Amino acid sequence: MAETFMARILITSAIPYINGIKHLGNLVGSQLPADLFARYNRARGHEVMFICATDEHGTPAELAAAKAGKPVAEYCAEMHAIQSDIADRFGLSFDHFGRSSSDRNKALTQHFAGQLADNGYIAEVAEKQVYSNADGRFLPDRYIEGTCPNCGYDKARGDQCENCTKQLDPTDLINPRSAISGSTDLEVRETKHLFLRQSALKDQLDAWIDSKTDWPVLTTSIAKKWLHDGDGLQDRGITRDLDWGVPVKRGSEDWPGMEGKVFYVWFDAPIEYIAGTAEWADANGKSDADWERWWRTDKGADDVRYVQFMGKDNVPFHTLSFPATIMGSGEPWKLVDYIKSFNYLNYDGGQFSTSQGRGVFMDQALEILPADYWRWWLLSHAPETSDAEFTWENFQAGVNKDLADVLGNFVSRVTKFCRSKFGEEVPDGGSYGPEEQALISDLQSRLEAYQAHLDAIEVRKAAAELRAIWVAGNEYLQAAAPWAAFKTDPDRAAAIIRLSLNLIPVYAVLSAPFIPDASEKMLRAMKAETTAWPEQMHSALSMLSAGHAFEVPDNLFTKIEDASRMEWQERFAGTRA
RNA sequence: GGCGUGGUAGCUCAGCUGGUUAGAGCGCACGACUCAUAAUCGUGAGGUCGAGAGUUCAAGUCUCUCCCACGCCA
Repeated sequence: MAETFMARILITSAIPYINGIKHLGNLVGSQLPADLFARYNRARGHEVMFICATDEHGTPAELAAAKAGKPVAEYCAEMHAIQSDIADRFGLSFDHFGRSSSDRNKALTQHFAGQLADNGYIAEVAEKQVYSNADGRFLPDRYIEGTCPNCGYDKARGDQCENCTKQLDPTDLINPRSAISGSTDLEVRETKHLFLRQSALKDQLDAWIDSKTDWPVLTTSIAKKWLHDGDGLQDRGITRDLDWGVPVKRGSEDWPGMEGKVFYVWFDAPIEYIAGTAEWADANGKSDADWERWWRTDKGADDVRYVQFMGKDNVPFHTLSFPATIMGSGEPWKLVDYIKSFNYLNYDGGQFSTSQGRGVFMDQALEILPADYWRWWLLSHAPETSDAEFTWENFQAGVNKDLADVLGNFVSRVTKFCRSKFGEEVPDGGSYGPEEQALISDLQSRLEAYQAHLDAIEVRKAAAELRAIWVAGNEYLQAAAPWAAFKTDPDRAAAIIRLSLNLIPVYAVLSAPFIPDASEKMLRAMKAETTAWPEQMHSALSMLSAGHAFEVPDNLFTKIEDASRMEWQERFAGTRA
């Protein structure tokens, strides 16, 4: 064993909204790279806590439930089960996939609000808002329509007229009506809301962001912009007049004047990272101390490295709002150490669109190909530095070349050659010479580069290095040419094949964070006893000794035919069925 | 309109604090090999690094202006 330093790593992925199945752009922007990082760190022997959840509160969930003709709680429970199942089939190895509607999150959200209020970071603001008697609810700006007083456009929204772009106040509208029911039975009522005084924490946040010199520019530039743009960081409302959400309470106490209100979804959603860890403890018969050691720096979390994954649209909440909640609480909660943010993945020249059903959604992806194919392509093309582009041609080429030709075919040619010349066991005879030493040394340096990229969460670079590691096997085999050696010097061929067979379990372990299912098949075929990470190539490549039995596996990957590609291209171009 | 991020070979992308003939993979051409999923390996042809100006002994890499794409905000 080399170094045995064991770190503790807390990983969270931005939590997907509950209404509906996410598309591949959502997947590659948070959950998938988070899973890569979690799997890699577990493989290196670190202690990992990987948490995700569904984000269930807010108006869209209510509307989606209404559309489905179900009570919102029932709708959310069903959708959570569906999303959980799909995540599982994609190999997303969450330690827990929680729900922001959990009791744990309710209690924690109320707790944070109480702490913030005690510390003076909550302001109560009275505002006038439009109330719809027919709908029995307040109408947020965009749920009111009417005639624009400026240009006469009759479908102006409460916040802005789309026709003349003039900003409006809902009370400016002529003949206002509810966008939900169309009712004109509206009245202006005074209502009170809570605001998180982010502006009071601005300097603290600014200094904190400044201290994060190793963060991606995408992350810090967005944070800086919100901190300094215009009048600087603004206070934000954290409550809404809705039914579905965390009831507003000050800790466990009622909050006078806030009866019937709930916390706004952006306030309670990130708290679910903590609550989700508590849910993990509950689900696994653990104690509070077991989850608190990940989150409370006074209870063991001071040596935890906390890494968040998210798309760029989520950066403001994670660099400012959620940290403001943590800082303002005055309690020793763990702040994020590193934020890995992603740009968007575009689909065939346009955007993935949930509303238009454009692109490939997670369930559809698994209908047509195994998870590994998607995982590999998406991760090796992750939109790290700029928006990236999914095209079916690129996808087909990447999968066929990298997975089928380079990796899959390597396993195939080595195992089949061995079976035909030596039988299905690792052959004896010969010894490793200069060519073998050169390969081992090359792989050792590539291994170190691969690890460095994964440690730095450089996803695409890690994928490229992994691919180079696969290619090294083919290069070696081509140069060593055991099929030629076998005719004149069978012992030499045996040595070459012995090393080549040993490459397979090493490839399996190194590739597992990207393509866990194929890795599993490789290990099973080779009947490998250990799945330990190959810290040293020299020893890792002699794990399978002469006489070790194996089986020739079925082809690991099937190539994508042109006909299939064109069929899918057609199928996913338009509207989701 | 303001802000942000990009604009590097046909395609997808690397290029840190400026320094020899600008890199990788795919695709393409040619060659080698024949164990393997018509797979693999090698060689090569492709770029005035969005445009223009400036700083410098030296700029893809810094400054300014402009153009384009995408995104956010208003």
